[in-house]
Amino acid sequence: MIVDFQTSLFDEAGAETAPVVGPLAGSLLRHHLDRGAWVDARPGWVRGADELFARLVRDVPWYAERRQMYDRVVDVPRLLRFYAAHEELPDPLLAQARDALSRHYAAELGEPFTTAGMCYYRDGRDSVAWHGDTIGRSSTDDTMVAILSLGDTRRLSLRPRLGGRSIGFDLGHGDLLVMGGSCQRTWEHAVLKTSRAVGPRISIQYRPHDVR
DNA sequence: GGAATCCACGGTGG
DNA sequence: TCCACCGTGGATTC
Repeated sequence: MIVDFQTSLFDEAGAETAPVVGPLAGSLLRHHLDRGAWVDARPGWVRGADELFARLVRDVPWYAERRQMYDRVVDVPRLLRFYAAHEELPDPLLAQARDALSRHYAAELGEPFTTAGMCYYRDGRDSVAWHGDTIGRSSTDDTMVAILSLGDTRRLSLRPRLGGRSIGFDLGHGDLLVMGGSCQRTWEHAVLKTSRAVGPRISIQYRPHDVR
């Protein structure tokens, strides 16, 4: 089997601590949901990312948004940072991961991943409500979102838009999850609040378009 | 009985 | 003009 293993960012002397993306071909587990949606899971795709995670927490210029919700203004329950196609990502590994994903999904996606949206979930009170990432309201085009998860494990829940049982993927340190097919149109996803004690987690969402 | 799920609320922006 | 979007908290269900 030919794998698209990427070269380490470090030389052999630093190999133990260098973050590294593993192969994709042959290691992705595809879950076929109904209505033409699918999810690829690749636990442990990135290894050796402890220091990278700490650096992202510290150095990314996180943005705390506030939103008017009915009769009050609330904090968006997570920190954000959006990298447009032309912006340099805060670590070479994140660009390496994006490019590896673009190559692997080139045939299905038809275009490369270009943007990276990052979310920082500080603890179990941070969350994102049910939503789908549709491109334009009237569009029937399907898109793809690749999520790289770093830090503490959080559950990504998915449920059919028209109702039905939800399913969950526990995303841990270095795990990759890709949503494709009709997933953004016919399903929605969320990271729900939890009363469990959970530490910080960063998710990096790669998309082919400037959708936040 | 604790946790998961449901639901109503309305200003905003595409 | 129109309508999907989204976070909270209380109610309801599991």
